[in-house]
Amino acid sequence: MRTARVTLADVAAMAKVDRAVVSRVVNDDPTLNIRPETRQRVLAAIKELGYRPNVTARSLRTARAHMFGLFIPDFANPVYAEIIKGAEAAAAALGCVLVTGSATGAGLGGYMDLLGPGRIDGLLLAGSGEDTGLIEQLHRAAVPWIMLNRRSPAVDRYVILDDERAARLAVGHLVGLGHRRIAHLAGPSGADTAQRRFAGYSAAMREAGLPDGPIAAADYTPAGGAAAMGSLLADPHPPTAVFVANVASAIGAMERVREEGLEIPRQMSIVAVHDLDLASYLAPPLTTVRMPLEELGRRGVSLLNGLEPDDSVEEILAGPMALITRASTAPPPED
Amino acid sequence: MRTARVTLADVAAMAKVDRAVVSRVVNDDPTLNIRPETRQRVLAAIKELGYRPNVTARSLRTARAHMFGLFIPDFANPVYAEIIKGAEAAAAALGCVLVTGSATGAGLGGYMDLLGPGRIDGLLLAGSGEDTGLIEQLHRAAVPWIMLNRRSPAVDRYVILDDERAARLAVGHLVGLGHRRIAHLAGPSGADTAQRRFAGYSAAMREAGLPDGPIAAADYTPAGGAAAMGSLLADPHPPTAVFVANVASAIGAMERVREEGLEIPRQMSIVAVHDLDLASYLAPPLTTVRMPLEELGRRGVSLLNGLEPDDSVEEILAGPMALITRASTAPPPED
DNA sequence: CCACGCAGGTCAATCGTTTGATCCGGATTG
DNA sequence: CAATCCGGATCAAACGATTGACCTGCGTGG
Repeated sequence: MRTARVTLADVAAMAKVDRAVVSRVVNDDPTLNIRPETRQRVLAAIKELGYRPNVTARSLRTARAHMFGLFIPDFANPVYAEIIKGAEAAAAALGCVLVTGSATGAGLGGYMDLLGPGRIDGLLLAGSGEDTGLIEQLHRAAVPWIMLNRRSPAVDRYVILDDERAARLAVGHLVGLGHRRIAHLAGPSGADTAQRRFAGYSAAMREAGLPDGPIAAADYTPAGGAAAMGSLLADPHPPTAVFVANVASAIGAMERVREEGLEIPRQMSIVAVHDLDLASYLAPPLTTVRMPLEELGRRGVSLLNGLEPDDSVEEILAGPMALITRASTAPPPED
Repeated sequence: MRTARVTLADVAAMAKVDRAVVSRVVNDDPTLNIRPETRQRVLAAIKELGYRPNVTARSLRTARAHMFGLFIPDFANPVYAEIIKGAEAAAAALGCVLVTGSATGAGLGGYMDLLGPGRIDGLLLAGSGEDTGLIEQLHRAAVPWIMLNRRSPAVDRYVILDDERAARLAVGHLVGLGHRRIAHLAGPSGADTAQRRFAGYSAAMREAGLPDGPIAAADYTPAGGAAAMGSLLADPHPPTAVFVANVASAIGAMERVREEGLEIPRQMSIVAVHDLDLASYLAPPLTTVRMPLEELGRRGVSLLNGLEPDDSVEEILAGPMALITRASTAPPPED
C-alpha cells in the first residue's frame, strides 16, 4: 500500500503504448483518434493499476487549475453560506472545484502565496474591506478576481446585489400596510451595501410621498441594532415601523423593542434584509427581503470563468427578489 | 502588464547567478551558504522583477502542497465556523493554508480529483455521513485524512469531542439547581454525537441517583425539536427541565414550550450543547455547554501534519469545556 | 610543497503531464 | 505505378522549480 504512486508511464508500460496515448485517452483529446482496441487496453491498464492523474503536474503544464477560490470575512454569517452554495454549484457545472477561505486581515495575505497560474483560476472576494495592499497584490498575482456584493471606487470588478430594490420592496410593504412614520435602522456608513439600502429607503419614501423618518445608524450587529433602536424609541413621536438594514441588527432591535414593553408587530413593525433561516426562528418570526445570494455566488464563478486578469466587470445582479412576510409586520395601531 | 510571468530563470539571469542559487535564497536553504553580497543581488533582482515562485511547480517537485483541506456538510451551521477558525489558525502556524469545501453528497466526490500528492497535504472531514464509497476513494488517494467529531466503526482515524462530559456538565447543572425530573431531547440515533450525549445524560442521572427521565429523539433541527418537545410535554407528569442535544433543536423546543403557555425558565429549564452566538439572542438567552470547537479544528490540522496516509488516529479531545449559564435555566417550581 | 577541507557556486536530473512535430505503412488517386 | 493522404501512434520538448552531485579556488596543516 505504501507503493509509489502510479504514473502515466506505468500505465503506458502496461498497455504497451506511449505515454502520449495514455494522456490522450485520459483527456479524450479530440485532435487524435485512438483505435478502439488500443483505447480499451489503456482503460484496462488504468483500472488495473488504479491510476489517477497527478493534478499538480497537469496544472503545471496546462496552467489551468480547475479550481476557483472564494474568500469571505466570516464563516459564522449565514449570508455567506448561500453565496458559497451558489459558487460551488457553478464551479461544479464547469468541472471545477471551489475552495473557500477566510479573508480576514492577515488571512488572505497568507493565501496570496497559493495564487498564480495553475494553482487557482480565479478569485472571488466577498464583502471584504478595501485593503489597498491586498488589491495591489491581487493585480500582481495575474489572476482574475471579482468582488462580490461590495463596490468600491478603487475597484472596477464587482458584482453586487440590487440593495436599492430590496429596500424599496421592504418599505413598499410597510407603506402598503398603512405605515406613515417609517424609520430606518441603517448599517455602518462605511459599507456600501448600507448606503444603497439607505438610498433605496429614501427613494421609496419619497415616491410614497412620505418624509424620511428618523434614521439611526448601527453596525450590522445585534448590540448595535439594540442601541440604534433605543435612540429611535427615544423620539417623542416614535415610528410605527422600521426598515432594518440586516437581520443581525434586527435581532438586537427586536430585543430592545420588547424591553421597552412594546409589542411586535402590534405596536412596531419590523422588516429586515436577507432571508436567513434564523429569521423564522425569531419571536416573532421576522419579515424579510429575500435576495438572490446563491445566484450571486453562481454569477461570480461564471464571470470568473474565461475572464482575463485585467478585464473589468461591473454588474448589478438582477436576480429574483422577494418579500417574505412573517409575523413581525402588521398594520400600524389605529391610535 | 500581460507579459509572461517571471520565473526563477529570469531572476537568475538578472542577478548573474545560477537558478539553483536563486532557489536557495528564496527558500533559505541551510545546506548551502550564500555569500551575503550574492544574496543581496538576488533579492534585488527578485524585487525588481516582482518574482513570485510558481507554487505548482514547487509542489510538483517537492510533493508538498502546503495546503490542507477541510470539508463540512453545511456552511450555514455556525458550529463549523468555529472549527474552520481553529483549523485555519493551525494551518497558518505551519505556514500552510486551509481551504474549505462542502462535503455534501456528490460534492466531495468532485473534490476527490484535486487530491493527490502535491495538491493537498491532508484532509479533514467534519461530521460527514459515512459514505463507504468515499472512504474507499480516500484510501486510494494516498493522502492523510481524519474525521472530525464523528466516529464510525469503519474508520480508525478520528478526533472527537467529549460529548459525554458535555452532557454531564449540563445535567449536573440542572441537578444542582434542584431538578429531579430531567428529560433528554436527543439527536438522531444515527449520529454518534447524539449517542454519546445520551450516554452522558444517562450516566449523570445515574450518578445523581435519579431515574432516567423521558427521552424524545429529534433530528437536530428546530422542527424536530418542536415535535419532540411536544411529546415530552404530553406526559401527564412532565419534566421540569430538559437537556437538549443541540441548539437547533432547542430553538424549536423553546418555541413549543411557549406555545403550550409555559414560561422558560420558571416552569421549564432548558440547556443545550454548543455555545453558539445565536444562543444569546434567543428569548430567553439559552444556557449552553461550550465545547472546544476551535480547538478541534486546530488539533485536526496539527495531527494531519506529518501524518502518513495509513496512520490511524483515535483521540477524544480533552479541551476546556464550560457551562455558560444564561436565562433559560432556573430552579424548578416549588409546587 | 602536497593533500585536504571548505566556502560558494554550478550542473543537470527529476517531478508527471501535455502537445506540437514527426514517423510509418497502407489505402487512394490521377 | 508514383505521388499523396491519412489514421494511428511515437518522440521529445516544454512547464518551473528543487536538490544531490560535482566543481573550483583558496587557505591551512603536516
